[in-house]
Amino acid sequence: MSDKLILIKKRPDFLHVTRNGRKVVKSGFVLQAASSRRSFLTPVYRIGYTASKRIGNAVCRNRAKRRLRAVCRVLLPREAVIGYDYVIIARHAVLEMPYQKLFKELKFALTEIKQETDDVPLFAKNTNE
RNA sequence: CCGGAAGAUCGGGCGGUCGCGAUGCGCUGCAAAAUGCGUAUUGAGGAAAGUCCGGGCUUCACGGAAACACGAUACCGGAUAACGUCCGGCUGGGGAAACCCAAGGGAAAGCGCAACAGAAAAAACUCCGCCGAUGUCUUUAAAGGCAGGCAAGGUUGAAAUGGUGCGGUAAGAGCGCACCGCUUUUCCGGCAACGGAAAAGGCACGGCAAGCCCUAUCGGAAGCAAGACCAAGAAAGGCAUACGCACGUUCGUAUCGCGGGAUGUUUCCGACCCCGCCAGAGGUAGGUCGCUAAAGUCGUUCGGCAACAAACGACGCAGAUGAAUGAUCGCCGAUUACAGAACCCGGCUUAUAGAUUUUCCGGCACC
RNA sequence: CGGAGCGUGGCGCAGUCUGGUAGCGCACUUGUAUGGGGUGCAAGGGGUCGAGAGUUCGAAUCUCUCCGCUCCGA
Repeated sequence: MSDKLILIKKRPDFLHVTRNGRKVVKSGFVLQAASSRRSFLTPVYRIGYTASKRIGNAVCRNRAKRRLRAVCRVLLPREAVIGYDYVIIARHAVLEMPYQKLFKELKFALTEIKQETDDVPLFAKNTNE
C-alpha cells in the first residue's frame, strides 16, 4: 500500500460511523471512529472530513478541511487502527489554532481510540460487518 | 497647505523544505489501458458572490408566413455578437463650483382612481363673500330689501381652470394693455431629441400610465443535474394491418399506403422529418465525453470628442467531481478587508481593511 | 450548481391582484358567574407588515436592490 489516504465518499458510510462509533471531543475538532462496514481486499483505514455551514462561508470551510488534512497526513499512518473508518468534524477554533496545539490534540485523540480498541481482538472487528 | 469632485491601478512580496490537483516526458509493462515512481511546467477573484439582464452551446421532429395572447424595453444619436450595458448629447432638478441625480414616450383613443377635509375633485359650480350702477319695492331723504351682476378675496386639501403690474368698473373679470408662461403656425440651426427668432390666439388642454391601456421595438421553451456514449441489471405481454410459412393455432419479419403528430394558441404553405397503438418491467448513481483556445490577454501604430473599431507583433493562461493551494522557517511590510472557479463569455448589482496615482473645483499663503 | 416559492401580534392565517380603516381564530390580561377550577359571558392590551431605496399627496399593497427560510431537479 502507498501512504496515500483513502477517503470516505458515501453518505451512508458517514452515518454508520456517527451512529456506531466512539467519539472524542477536542477544542478544534470532533473525532469519530468505528470499524468499517465494508470489507476490502487489503485491510486499510479510511478518513472522512466534515466542515458544516456552522464553521462559516466557503473560504472558512475549505481552510478548516485543509488544516485537518495536513495534520492527518502526518499522524494517521502512525496512529490509526487498520480496518477502521475515521470521521473528523471541524469546529470553529480550528481556524485560528496554532499548528502545534492541533497536532497534540489529534495525537491524543487517536491514542485514546487506539487504547479502547485494544481491548477487542482485531479479527472480531473485521467480521462484524 | 486645507476642504471637495470625478476616475484609474493594486489588493501582500521574495527565497528554502515536506505535501496536494492537472498536463507533458521517461521508467515499470509482450502491447494497450490502468497503477506506481521520477522529473519539468502550471494551479482561484476583483468581485470567483447574488443569479438581475444579454449571448454562445445542447436538447425539444425542420423551415417560412399571418393574426391573437403573454412578457420585456421606452428623451435623441452612436457603440456592440447582444443587452435593461457603455459612450456622447438634450430636457428637468440639486450644488458656490468641479460635478452629481432622473423608468424621462402618449392623459384632445377609451376605461378607471382621488380616503378625510372642503361649497365644489373634473362636470362645471357658488358656502362665506363683494356689488346692488340698472329695474323695482319701502322710505321725506340717506339707507335697506328683492330681481340681478361678479368670481377679486376667504375656507379645505397633495392638487381648485394662468402669474405680476397698470388701466377699467357699481363690484369685478384677459374685459383691455405691458412683461413672463402656454398653445398654434412659419422661418433659421441641428442627423435627431431639442434650441433660437417672428407672428397669431385671450388661454381652450388639471393630476395618476412603477392602474388597465395605446403606440413603437424586441422575444419559441428549457437548461451542462442540458445532452451523447459505454458498462451493469431487469421484464410480460395483448391488439391492428401486410407479408412469409401455414387448413387453423403457433412462430418470424415489417409498419409502405391510409392515418396521426409540434415547442404559447389558431390558421396556412413547403419539405417529407418523426411515429404502429395499448399496457407493463427494471434502474436511484458506476465510467468516458461535453470540459475549456476564447466576441481571449498584453503592446505598438492609425481612425474617432468618446464607447469602440482596424492592422501588425507577442503570449499560450485552473479544469476538480466527498471536489486540488496546506504546514513550517528567514527577511521586508503589516494587529491584512470582502471573500474560493464547477459549461463558457459581455454587463449590472451587492460586500470590501488599506495602498498608489491622474485630472479638475473652491479657499488661504508666497512669487 | 441550476430552478421555483414564502416572510403580517406569542402561534397559525386573511388583507397585496384593484394604494387611503391592518383584521380573524387560538393564546394572554382584567371583570363577571362558582366554595374553588374548567366551560360560558363582557371588556382590554399587544404588530419596525423581513431590511433599505424609489414612484405617489399617501405604500403591508406598485417598482428595484439586499437578508433569511422552505421546496424541486439526472
